[in-house]
Amino acid sequence: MSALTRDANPPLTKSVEDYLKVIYHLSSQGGFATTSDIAGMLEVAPPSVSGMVKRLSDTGLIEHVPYRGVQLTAQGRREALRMIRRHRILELFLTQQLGYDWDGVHAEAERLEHAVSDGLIERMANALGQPQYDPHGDPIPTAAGEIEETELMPLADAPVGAKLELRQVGTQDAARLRYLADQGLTPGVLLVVSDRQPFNGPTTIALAPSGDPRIVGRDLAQLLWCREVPVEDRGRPAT
Amino acid sequence: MSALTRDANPPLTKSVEDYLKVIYHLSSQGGFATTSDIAGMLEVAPPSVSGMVKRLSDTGLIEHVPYRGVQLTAQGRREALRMIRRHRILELFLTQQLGYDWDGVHAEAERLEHAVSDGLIERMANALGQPQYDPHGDPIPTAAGEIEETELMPLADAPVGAKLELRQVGTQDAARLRYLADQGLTPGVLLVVSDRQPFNGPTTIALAPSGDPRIVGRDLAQLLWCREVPVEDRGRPAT
DNA sequence: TCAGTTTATTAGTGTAAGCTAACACGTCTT
DNA sequence: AAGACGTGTTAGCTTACACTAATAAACTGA
Repeated sequence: MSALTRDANPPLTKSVEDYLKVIYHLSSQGGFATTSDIAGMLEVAPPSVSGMVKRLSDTGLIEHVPYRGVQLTAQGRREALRMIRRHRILELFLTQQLGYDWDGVHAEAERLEHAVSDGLIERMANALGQPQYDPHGDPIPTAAGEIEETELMPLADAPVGAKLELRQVGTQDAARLRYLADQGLTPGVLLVVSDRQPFNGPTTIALAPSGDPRIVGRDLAQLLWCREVPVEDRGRPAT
Repeated sequence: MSALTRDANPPLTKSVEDYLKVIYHLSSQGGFATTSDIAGMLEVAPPSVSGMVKRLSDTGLIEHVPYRGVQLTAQGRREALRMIRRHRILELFLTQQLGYDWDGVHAEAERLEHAVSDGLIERMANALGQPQYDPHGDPIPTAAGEIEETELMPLADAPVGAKLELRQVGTQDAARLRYLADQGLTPGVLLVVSDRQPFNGPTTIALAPSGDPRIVGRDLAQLLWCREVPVEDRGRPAT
């Protein structure tokens, strides 16, 4: 050992932060994040993931079951949520204070989230009034590491006639986001599923209360996460 | 060679950006930046500098005369000024839009300057009204890479009776900056040198037109860069 | 001018993180 | 139950950038 005592809590590197974030996303609906899924999301080769997995489980951020996958430990989850908070606050700040479009913020936030201090994030959060959702409708974890768990369903799964509020848009793809914004499909809008044709085909929806109908392909409808409109909200203008 | 053609213009790394910045500062008043000065400013060991100097001159960003020092090439100077623009715009944005004190912005800007895109910097610059000076009074290079060269003298060198405008504060030390702000010694204030005692001793100045006298030690006075007040500005309120 | 000091460079090592090629494990199918 | 295939892991290499120890060049003072 070259140094007498190896640094007990070295600061997380940019790479580590990225790995924790994608492992969080991949393992959020249950189970394990697999090596190849991680590799796919980070656009690195699978052996690179194996190497990092070794380091992350050595430092206690993840739990690794060989040939099965990884899960975050409590500490890993804390760090992941911290990064997600940073990312989402940054996205909101860039759109609200600096005129970014919701399809352009992702890349910028992706780089900034590794460089900002916690203090700066909290200043931004204050300037934005301690917001709960980012521009895509995703919930922003609190500084304490709590995140809202909502029961949402993809528009693709909603029955004809359902009245829904669009809550989250599950993509960061700029072209798709631009298209959705054009169609008025942004978090908060009220929707009525008016038709679905032929079998498992495109979904026709109407913007409620009085908007024009839209036709959305099945793949897109899979990305539009909605909740049923609570009775007391029906027909009220957005506050 | 593993790749057929090695990437002709790889993006600058954070380290490279830092080296270019300090070489710019060290060589701005004439000559060469020496290995040990660079090492001192970056807080790395001299051999690390030798290694980096090799790489930087291989890629044409600096000119190296062994055992003498280095200078920026035109391209290196462009990159250095780009980083300085980023840094100073960030400092101004953080102080003006997010309530940072002028003694706290430096560290934050230091990390952010490597992560922001040029587009974000220009948005910030617009939000700030295309400013010319950062919170410490240092000129902000233009996006095209021009920087204002001003003739300033340290307060320490000013004769008794001189009427001066404080233009720049040549330190990033938080404690000193806090002290100066307390004393009302920020860029733009008008000063009159009222005394200097005994020989080469502390400088007594008065805040013009009617302020209280301040006593400033010689070391501090060395950091307060002033210009003589042009006649047409005398006594006019700051615009 | 020459020895001694200061400063710069070279040599060799370490760590983080990527890669390709080769090998191992699990699962799925017949 | 046995291959065959896909996915995961190991081995070994590369680049960027730091470090220490050893060496070389340049300066300086008697």
